[in-house]
Order: sequence, then C-alpha cells, then structure tokens
Amino acid sequence: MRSPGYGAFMARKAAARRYWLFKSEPDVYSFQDLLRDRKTFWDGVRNYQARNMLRDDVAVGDGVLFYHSNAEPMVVAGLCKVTKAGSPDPTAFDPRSKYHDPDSDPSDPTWFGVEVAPVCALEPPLERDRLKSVPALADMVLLQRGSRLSVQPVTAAEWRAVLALAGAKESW
DNA sequence: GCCAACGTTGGC
DNA sequence: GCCAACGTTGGC
Repeated sequence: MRSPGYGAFMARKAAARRYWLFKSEPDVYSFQDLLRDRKTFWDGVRNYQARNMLRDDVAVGDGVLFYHSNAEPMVVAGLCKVTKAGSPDPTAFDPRSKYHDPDSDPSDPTWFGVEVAPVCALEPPLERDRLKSVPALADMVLLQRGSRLSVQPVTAAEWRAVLALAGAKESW
C-alpha cells in the first residue's frame, strides 16, 4: 500500500517538473554575476502574475533560462536550476532598497522570490533573433508581441528546443 | 530615443 | 466598478 502510493507520488513529482524563463537586465544583474555568486535570491519582482508563479508554481529542481533583456544583444545567457522554492522577498521590507514596498505587511508578505543557482553558460549565448527564427519556439511567451512578464513559463518542448539550439545537454 | 503594450492608480 | 491618466517595460 505504501510503496505504490509513494511511487506514484514520486512519478507525479517528476512529471510535474517545470521550466521557466527569468529576465534580467545584464547591467543590473547578469548571468556572469550569478556564476560569480554561485547562487542568488531572485528578488525585486513586483508584478502580481510573476509573483504568483514565484510563490506557487516554481519548485526546487525546476529549470530556468536566464535571459538578458534590454541589452545588445538580447540573449539566453545560461541555464539555472531552482534551489529554493518561493519565500518572502526581504527587499520589500527594506526602506533602503529600491524594491521597498511600504504597503507590504511582513506578517502577510506581498512579494516573493526564489533562489537559483547556475548550471551552465550557453557558449555562445543564444540570441533572441535566433529564437525568433525557430518555428518550434513561435509560441514562446518571450517572443509574443507586448510580452513583458519577467518570469515566464516555458514548455518542456520549448526547453528541449532551446537546449538543442544551444548544443547544451541537460545535466541535472 | 521612440513608442506599443500593459499594469496601476485614483477620481467619479 | 468604470475608465482616463499615468508610469513602466522592453523590443525595435
């Protein structure tokens, strides 16, 4: 009784593995910064849709594409993994932080973040223009007109297509 | 630098 | 609850 239930649980858990794309302006925080830091808390997200994903959906072990926005060139710079699930974003409570939100109550936090660690850089980085040329990626949230979300879901098929384009192997 | 798209704010 | 004004994001 216990074993089949546990096995099914583990199977579901494995099947539930998800993929994401996180945007960062490299002038603010780049993939190279993450390599240097070895891990980082993804703070400063102040959009409710993105918050909901960070708080509720992003799980330990999920894969993350680290995207450089507002840059020349715009690229997927590397792969990351989620090392801690959603927890309250401390910058919201710090009056000195540019992400300070005086309306966020520490006993009922508004804003959340996750911890990520680098897996590998993409060498060379995968340019946005290249992504746009791939039919399998036509529906990527990133490439939709007007798409501004800084935390986006990536389908398993899109994840595989991106890794194939980059010549990267899934390594965890 | 421009501006489309989108989210938020606040008057009513 | 509507919606106009405003601010921000981020590709181009």
